[in-house]
Amino acid sequence: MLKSHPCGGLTGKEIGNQVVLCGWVQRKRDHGGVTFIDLRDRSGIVQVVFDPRECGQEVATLAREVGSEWVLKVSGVVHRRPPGTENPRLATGEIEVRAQEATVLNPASPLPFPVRDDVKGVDEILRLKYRYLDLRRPAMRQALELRHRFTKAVRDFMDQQGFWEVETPILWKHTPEGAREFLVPSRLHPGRFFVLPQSPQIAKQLLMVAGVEKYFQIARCLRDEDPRADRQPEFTQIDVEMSFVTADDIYELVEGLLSYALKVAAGRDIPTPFLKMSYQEAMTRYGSDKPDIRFGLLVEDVTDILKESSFRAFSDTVREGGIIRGLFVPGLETLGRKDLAELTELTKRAGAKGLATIPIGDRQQESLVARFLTEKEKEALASRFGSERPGWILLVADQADRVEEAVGLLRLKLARHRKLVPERCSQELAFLWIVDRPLLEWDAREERYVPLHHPFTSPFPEDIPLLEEGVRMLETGRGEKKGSPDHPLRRVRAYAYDIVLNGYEIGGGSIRIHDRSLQELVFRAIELPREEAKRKFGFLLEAFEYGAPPHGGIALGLDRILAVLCDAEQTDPDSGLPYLNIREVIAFPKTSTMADPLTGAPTPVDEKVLKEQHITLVPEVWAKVQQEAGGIGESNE
RNA sequence: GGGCCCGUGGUGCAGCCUGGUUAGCACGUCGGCCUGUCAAGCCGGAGGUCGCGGGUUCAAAUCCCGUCGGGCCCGCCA
Repeated sequence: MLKSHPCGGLTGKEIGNQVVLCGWVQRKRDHGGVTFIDLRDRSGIVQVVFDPRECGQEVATLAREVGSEWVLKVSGVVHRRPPGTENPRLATGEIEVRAQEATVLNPASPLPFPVRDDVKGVDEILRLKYRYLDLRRPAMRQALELRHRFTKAVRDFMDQQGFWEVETPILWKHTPEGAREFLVPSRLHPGRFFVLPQSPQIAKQLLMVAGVEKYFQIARCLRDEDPRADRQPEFTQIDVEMSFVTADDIYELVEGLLSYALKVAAGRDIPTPFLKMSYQEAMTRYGSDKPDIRFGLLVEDVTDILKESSFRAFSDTVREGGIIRGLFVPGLETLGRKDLAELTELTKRAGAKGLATIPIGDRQQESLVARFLTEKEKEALASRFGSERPGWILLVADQADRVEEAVGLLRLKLARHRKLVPERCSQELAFLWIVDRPLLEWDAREERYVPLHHPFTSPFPEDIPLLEEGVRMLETGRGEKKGSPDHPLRRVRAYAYDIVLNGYEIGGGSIRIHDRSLQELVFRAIELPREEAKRKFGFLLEAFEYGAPPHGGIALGLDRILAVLCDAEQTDPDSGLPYLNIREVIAFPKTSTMADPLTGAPTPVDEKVLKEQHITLVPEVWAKVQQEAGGIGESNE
């Protein structure tokens, strides 16, 4: 090694010791005589003092000539800083290194943007183009380090629990259901394609049939869907599958895993077991299938109170099968006219017709709705929300799904507006299991029931009779109409679970079907003909015929967990809604248009390469590629 | 596929609504001064076809249309 110590690791213990440091120039303070250089490596920063009386004129001159991010090798002696010059903001602020010699290992060009955490708002595309500079910032370096420590802890824990990490193929088979997949043309099999796996789901189930019993993998998943702030075309899952288990075993394992990894990697103590909440309760009380339970602001249903209201928007909605739900915000002064307008805007975003704002206490005249309500109705509302103090009741009346979404969004925005959650999202970690989701949902466009999770998810054992009844109705055309909200198939619960952290879905899984007749029943429920099932999943179904053990598992979204831990939450300035930017915890992420500004990918390829892969571009695309070719060539030099 | 928002020296922002001197500020950068700073300080300089194209106008960073790039969202993500 060219260096003897890490910059950030020097302490008072090294005082008097000769050290050799290598690192980057964070900052230089040139006083004409003495020059200070903050030297940074991945461990941190230490102040190096170049005093011509100690290091000689030549070295002092060299120190004055360096610029930001130059790479230096410095040898010197560790000294306690003179009294009064300590820097409490620096971990190494008690000491400094008095340089004796210095070498420039490499100079650096002026920077395209400052490599500093305290400069906010640098254009993200610029940061991505120079990702190697951006990653030098302490915050980014810490994210990389945390990611390493976390995955290391995951591997240690899973190993202790008897799990084997097994790698699964990256070149996989296309399956038409689920996420759109990235295609990989097969050169040796013209006209055929591999796909990149959207997850190792089927492979891990095959490993269960193979008798591995306890499998895990820190697995890359690839999905060719439109990205979002918390979705990348490639992302990482902690993928787990176990044989001979119930859901309780999975809960216990995951709670143990997360509490261990958080303790070891981040020094965080989190209480276990995690809270469990039914999907039903999440939707009705929180307006979300991934509730943030760090704050209250619970949703109340007031349909019964207002169904006869003289305010037509209420009574008409209820008559048409809609519902009325809302929230209570204490304090009339907390929401001004502008706030109320913004909240109304937000409800419209959910497709709801509007937001009724009812003041409790005075200021009755300011509310259009309040004038239509009787004293009795207002009293009933106030008592429903348990509001003894003045405040605002915010109500949405519409069809159930829109109301749920709208009040869910209101809850999130209000929590930020009223500062009910800490500024930094890592400060409080609220884990939650969501259970008892429906197995199937009605797809109005396809006119059939589709799995909410995937077709191998087991129904809740008690609900199997319901599933049988539903399939009977479906196939005989008798009983409840297909698609009706009361259809038995909609009431079948899945033996599945989702895990939520601070309002973000960080994972999900299920107990799988290992019984062939049950599997066929589910295929009938989703109207997947036997032939088609065979074509799509034939190899898995065949595997299940050779002694498949009961099994189940889960996949945890590593990027999202780390994004919460790294405070990569931002607030959308337009809507006031929070979102997670997982790009902050990925070393080389893609933009939200699925491009990589650093390498320029995706790029066109030579015609020769296309030909080898038996690919011909459609004429319009070919023309466009030709036209752009010059520009792309230039920008990549 | 659709909606909303953003684009001004290397970086971050102001100016735009209400068109009108040399487009302003901070950081960085370059030169000079300075021996204890740590966002060092002081003095001086360079650096902008206001993303691009078109239109309206005597006059466009500013208004209008288009386009490109970016961000967030809806659809999509079993």
